[in-house]
Amino acid sequence: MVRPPGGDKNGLKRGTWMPEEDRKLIAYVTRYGCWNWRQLPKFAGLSRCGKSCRLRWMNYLRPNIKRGNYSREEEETIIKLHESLGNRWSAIAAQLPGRTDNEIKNHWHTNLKKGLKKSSDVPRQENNSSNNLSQLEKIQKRNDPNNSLLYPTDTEIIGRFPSSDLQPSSSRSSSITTNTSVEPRINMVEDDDFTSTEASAETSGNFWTQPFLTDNSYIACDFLAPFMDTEDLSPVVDEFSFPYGLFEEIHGANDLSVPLEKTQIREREPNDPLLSCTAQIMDSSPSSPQPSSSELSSMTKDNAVASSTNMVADDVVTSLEASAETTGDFWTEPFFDGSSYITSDVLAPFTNNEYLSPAFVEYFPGYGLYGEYEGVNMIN
DNA sequence: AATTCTATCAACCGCCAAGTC
DNA sequence: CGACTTGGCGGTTGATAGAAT
Repeated sequence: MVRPPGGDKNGLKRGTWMPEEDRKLIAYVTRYGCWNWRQLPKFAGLSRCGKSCRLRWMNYLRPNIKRGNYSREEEETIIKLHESLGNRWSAIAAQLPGRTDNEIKNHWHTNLKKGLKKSSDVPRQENNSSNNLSQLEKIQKRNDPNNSLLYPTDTEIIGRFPSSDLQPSSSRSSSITTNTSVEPRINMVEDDDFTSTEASAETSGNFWTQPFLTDNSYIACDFLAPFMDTEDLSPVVDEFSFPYGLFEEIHGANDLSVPLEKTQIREREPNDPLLSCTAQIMDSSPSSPQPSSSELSSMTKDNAVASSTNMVADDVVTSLEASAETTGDFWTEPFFDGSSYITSDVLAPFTNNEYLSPAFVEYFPGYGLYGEYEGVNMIN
C-alpha cells in the first residue's frame, strides 16, 4: 500500500514518511508556515525534497483534512463535478472541504469510476427496475454492502489513519501508565517519545486519529505535563523540566462541542519543580516566526539567544543576555545554517500571555514555550 | 495453510503556469 | 524577452492488506 522507506536519491529520503519526519514537518509548518517548500526541509531538519514535504503536508498532515468514508453527498458532488469539470481534481477538491485532490482522485479511480461503468453496462430495463436504486446508491452498496446507505455526516468521520502514521504501536501504547498522565479531557501527544497518556472514557475511538480527522481540530501548542520516562527527551528538556515531558495539546480532539477555554488540565501540584526554572527570558514581541529583512537588519547581538541553552521564544521574539559566543545574526543562524535546526521545545519563565493558549496559561502561569535550536552558539 | 489475485492509496514523476530576475 | 525557480496539478506506480482460490 505504501512505498517502503529508505529510498535514496541525491541523499534525499524517499518513500513512506516516518512518524519522526511527520512530527518535524508538522512542528515546522505549524510554527513557521510554508514560506518556501524547497528550502523548508533543510530548516525543518528533514532529508526530503521540498516537493515531497509539500505533498505530505497538503495531502496528509495539514489541519482539517477529512479522511475515511465519503458521505453520500460528497460522492454525489464528486460525480456531478466530474461530469462538468472532468479530471480537474483540484477544482473538485475545492468544492469538498477537507478532501484533497489526491484522495478524491484515488476515490474516483477505485470506487466511483468502476461503479459508474458497472451501472452503465446494466441493461436499460434493469436500470429502471422496481428496486429503483440510483446510480450512486449502487456504487455505495457495492462499496459497503452491509451498510451502504448509512453515511456519516461530516462530523462523524470514521477515523482510518494509514500505515505510516503517527499512531503508536500497540506495544508502545501498552507501556502507557496512568502515573504519567494528565487530566483525561485533554488529548496530548508526547513530543519526544511516542507515548500517549491514559485512555479517557470520553475519548472514544482512536485517540490518534481524531485530532487529524476532525474538521476543527488542530495542533495548537505544546505544553509540559508530568512524564516519568526521560530517556527519549532531549537533555535540555530534561534539565529544565524533569520530571515533565512535552506534550502537544490537541484542541477539541475528544469533544468538538467543548470550547477550548473549557478544556481542563491537571491541577498543578505544590512544589512544582518548574518553579526552580531559572532562565532569564525578558523581552517579547509578537508572533512572526521569521523576521522580515528589515527586522533582521535591525536585530543585533543584544537581542540574541542565551548561549547556554539556545532558546528562542516560540510565539514571540525574545531577547536574552547576549553571549560572546553568539556571533552574527541570531535569526539567520538557526534558520539558514544547514547544520542548525529546530529540535525541541523547552519551558521557561515568560510574562506575556497574549500569545499563549488559555489552557497553557492556566497551567503554567508565568511560563512560555520556547524552541530549542542546535548549534546556535557553535557557529563561527 | 499456502498461494494467487485484487483493491487500495501514499508517494512519485513529469509537465505546466506564474512569478522573478 | 528569455532563463530560471517555485508551486501546483494530474497521471501513474508499486507495496501490501485482505479476499479469493
